[in-house]
Amino acid sequence: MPSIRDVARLAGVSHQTVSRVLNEHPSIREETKQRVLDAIRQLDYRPNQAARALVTSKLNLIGILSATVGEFGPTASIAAIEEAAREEGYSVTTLNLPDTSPEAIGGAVRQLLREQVDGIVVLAPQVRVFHVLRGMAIGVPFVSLQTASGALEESVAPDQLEGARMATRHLIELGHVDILHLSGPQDWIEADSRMRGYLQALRDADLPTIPPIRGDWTADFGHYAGLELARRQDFSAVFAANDLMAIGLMHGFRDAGLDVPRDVSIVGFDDIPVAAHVWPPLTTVHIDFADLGRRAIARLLASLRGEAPSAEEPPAPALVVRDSAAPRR
Amino acid sequence: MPSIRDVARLAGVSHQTVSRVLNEHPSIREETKQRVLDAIRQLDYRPNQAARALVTSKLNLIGILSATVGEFGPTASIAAIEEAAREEGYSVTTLNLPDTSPEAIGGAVRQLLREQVDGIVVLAPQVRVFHVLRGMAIGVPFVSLQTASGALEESVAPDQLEGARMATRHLIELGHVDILHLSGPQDWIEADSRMRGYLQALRDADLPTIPPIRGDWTADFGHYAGLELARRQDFSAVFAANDLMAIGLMHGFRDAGLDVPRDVSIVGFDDIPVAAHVWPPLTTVHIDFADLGRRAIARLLASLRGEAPSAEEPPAPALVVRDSAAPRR
DNA sequence: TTGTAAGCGTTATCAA
DNA sequence: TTGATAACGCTTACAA
Repeated sequence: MPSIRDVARLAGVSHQTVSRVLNEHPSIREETKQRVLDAIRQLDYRPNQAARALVTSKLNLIGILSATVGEFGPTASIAAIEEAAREEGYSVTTLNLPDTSPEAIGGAVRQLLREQVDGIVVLAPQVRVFHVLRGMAIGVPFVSLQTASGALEESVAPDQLEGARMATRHLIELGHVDILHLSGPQDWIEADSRMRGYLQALRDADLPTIPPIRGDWTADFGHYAGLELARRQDFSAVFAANDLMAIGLMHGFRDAGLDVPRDVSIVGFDDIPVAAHVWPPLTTVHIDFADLGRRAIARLLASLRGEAPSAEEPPAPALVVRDSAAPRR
Repeated sequence: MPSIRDVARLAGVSHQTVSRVLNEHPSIREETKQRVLDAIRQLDYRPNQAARALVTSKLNLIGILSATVGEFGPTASIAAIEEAAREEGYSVTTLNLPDTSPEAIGGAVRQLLREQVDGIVVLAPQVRVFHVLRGMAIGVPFVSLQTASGALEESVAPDQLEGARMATRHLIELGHVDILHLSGPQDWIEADSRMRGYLQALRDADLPTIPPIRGDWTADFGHYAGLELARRQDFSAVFAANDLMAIGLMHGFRDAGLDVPRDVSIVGFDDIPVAAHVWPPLTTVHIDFADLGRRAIARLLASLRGEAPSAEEPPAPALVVRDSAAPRR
């Protein structure tokens, strides 16, 4: 591995001059610069990041702390985060939390810190993760893709509550009165917002609220719930907290001999890529996960540079009307 | 940020002794060790990775080079890779290729090298990526999750060809004779293996082979293909190269008034989480993507340590029979 | 515009 | 079992 001194020797200058070329220092003679550049190319020299990081105490590294289980949304956001960060000259390291115990979270943050990250993006939608995070003196800026109630300052969450209201209102406008909610697991921020949106919409319409069913985000659970729910016929519509559960739910209803949307209307949330193609095509709420990721990076880099975060609005959710919800008969 | 010298001062030893404790050097008095450990805890000292990397010229960093578009399979593998690598004390940096031009690939590898990765895991299933990789003197070990024909030595690919044969054979055993293949895009290794498996199964059964249709992995394309195919009624079964296209295909057929599996049988590939819940439940080929990722890391670390790679078999694909394929009427 | 010297925080080497 | 000293490859200051 050639070092900066090898380049200097070949170009006939001091290693300091090479450093200046590398860092685009203004005062350097064009000809010298070219000589150095040539030498760099000739030796296939690459600056040693470790040495650079040692002296500047900056690695230009962003850590992603994720506690999601490989679902579509977070994955799409992570890809966007990674791309946006690299565009700005940062590299990215990802750390998936195997579980969300306080110890695991603390350990993960410490690990990221040990790796000298300059900032952290958190995709850890469990409320308890936020408690732990808030209790830690992290020492580097961080941004979250979710908002806990009474939130941390830095987050770029979309308005999930509003999305859930839109979904529920859609069912109300179709004439449904007895609307169930299949929610996400306790302790999940998203599950909570979506449930609150549902409850709000019902209250606004002076409709009875029925205690939500706690699911676990999986299609398997949706299927199970569909089978169970088919027995009680006290509802005509369900708002599922995500598409996977909605699809499982349709499966369960189908197995029980119920037709969607003739007998039951369903609305999902997320707009995953298959949503438009399942039978019946799923009415759902679209979230722009990639955009979310990009905003997170913009926000993080702003605070890394000491700029004020732009007061941009988070991306708005949008209702996508397909065929799984129909007027009440 | 406390340094090793601060710890040394507090513990009343030399910084070298602290270093020994850190690196679990055998000859150190237990009592001294405890004093140092206490000091470390007291100061919340964390070793500076950059300094360590500078002197050892090892960062314990693994790079993931990915050129996939956020599909289920690669994503699951990446999560597993990340976890396995961290367990072994390596951190992980991910780099998504925006496009697969030779320049982009070369740039990405150089970028990873500049970040001082000790090894690279490649999830870049396009044939051309392999050409570029092979032409580069990379200088660090790397492992691929795909096998190009006439392959690179290091890969942990599952036997996709065999999976495709199983899928096709299943249709043949159901009595189908005119079996179509909806393949993945040209230049994709997976697309190629799956297509070859399909062709082989047909040949083995002395059945006519029909030129495959080139898709792009998306459900949208599957939908379009279903609409088009519905016009020509010269087949009774389709083997789709992935589940997303299979689901889109079912949608297209449905729109055209064809019933699956009554009029057409369909088999997919991947076994994505919704496969069991769509209508009709999708017969498909299951691949253990997480296992694949873990093997990739095992392999990479073995060559990093100079060990011989274990001659383990790649994970075997498994046919999952559900309802989208039925006996030919 | 260029060069020289010092130091970043760690590990490796040698000596005690 | 411990300590002193010299790197590692770079950037920052200061001097020429």
